[in-house]
Amino acid sequence: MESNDAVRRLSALAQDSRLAVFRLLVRAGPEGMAAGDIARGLGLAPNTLSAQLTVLANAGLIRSRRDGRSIVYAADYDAMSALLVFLMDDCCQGRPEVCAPVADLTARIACCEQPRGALS
Amino acid sequence: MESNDAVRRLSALAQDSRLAVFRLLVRAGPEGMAAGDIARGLGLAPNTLSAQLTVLANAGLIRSRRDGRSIVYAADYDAMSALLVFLMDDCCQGRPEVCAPVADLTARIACCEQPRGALS
DNA sequence: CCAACAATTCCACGATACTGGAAATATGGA
DNA sequence: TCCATATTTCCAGTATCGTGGAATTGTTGG
Repeated sequence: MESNDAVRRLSALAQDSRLAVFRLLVRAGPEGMAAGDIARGLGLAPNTLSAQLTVLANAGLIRSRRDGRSIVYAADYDAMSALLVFLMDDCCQGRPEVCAPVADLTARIACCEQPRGALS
Repeated sequence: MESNDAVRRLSALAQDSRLAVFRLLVRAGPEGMAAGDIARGLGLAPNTLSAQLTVLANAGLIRSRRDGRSIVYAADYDAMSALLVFLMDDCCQGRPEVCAPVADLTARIACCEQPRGALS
């Protein structure tokens, strides 16, 4: 991943409404949400939301597909992962203790792995 | 972590020079680097860099301490971890396959864990 | 074809951010 | 104390961004 792309993605997320949109889509999962539902859910004007969605899409953080009259947006998990790695790459060259806080929390992100859980 | 803080941190990182500074400090480790060395390393004017460092510090992403005539800056790994978790929280409620790309890459971030490595 | 609905594009205003010159503050050494 | 070094603060000019009203495109159903 290039630095320019990282800045574009970070800029896209560095705004109240867009961050809320992205986190909503992260929670919504791969099926995504229609633009109208996002607007209603977050209380945003349709045209304003449209501009924000364009920014997120240009950054590669979300994808869109048409479904009837609606356009459905979904988070791009691969793009987000690439950004996270870019940010923390080489965070500790040979010294495990440095990245410990990051490593600990990645376990929380990987919520569904449940390595010790008995679920499913 | 609050949404306002997340936006502040993302905004701080959403700029060429500041992103370069932060990544440089991530690589520099907990000992950090003097402001002058950062400026020379990245080819930035001292006053411009100072403004950028202030933004990163206000966002909580870096910390500073005085060492003689220099002021030494270091990345705050805990703050960064909190941001990463905030971004991807609840990324997959009960469906492990959704977060797989993220979970895979967290292994790359946790570079020093080397669970299968024989080093040290 | 026409009307209703969903979303986007166009446009302009107000606010915010990045940059660099010049001056100011703080530290260390003679 | 005086000077050089290291960094910050002040200030203003330029550029960019977020927002919302109005008009436009695309889709569905009668």
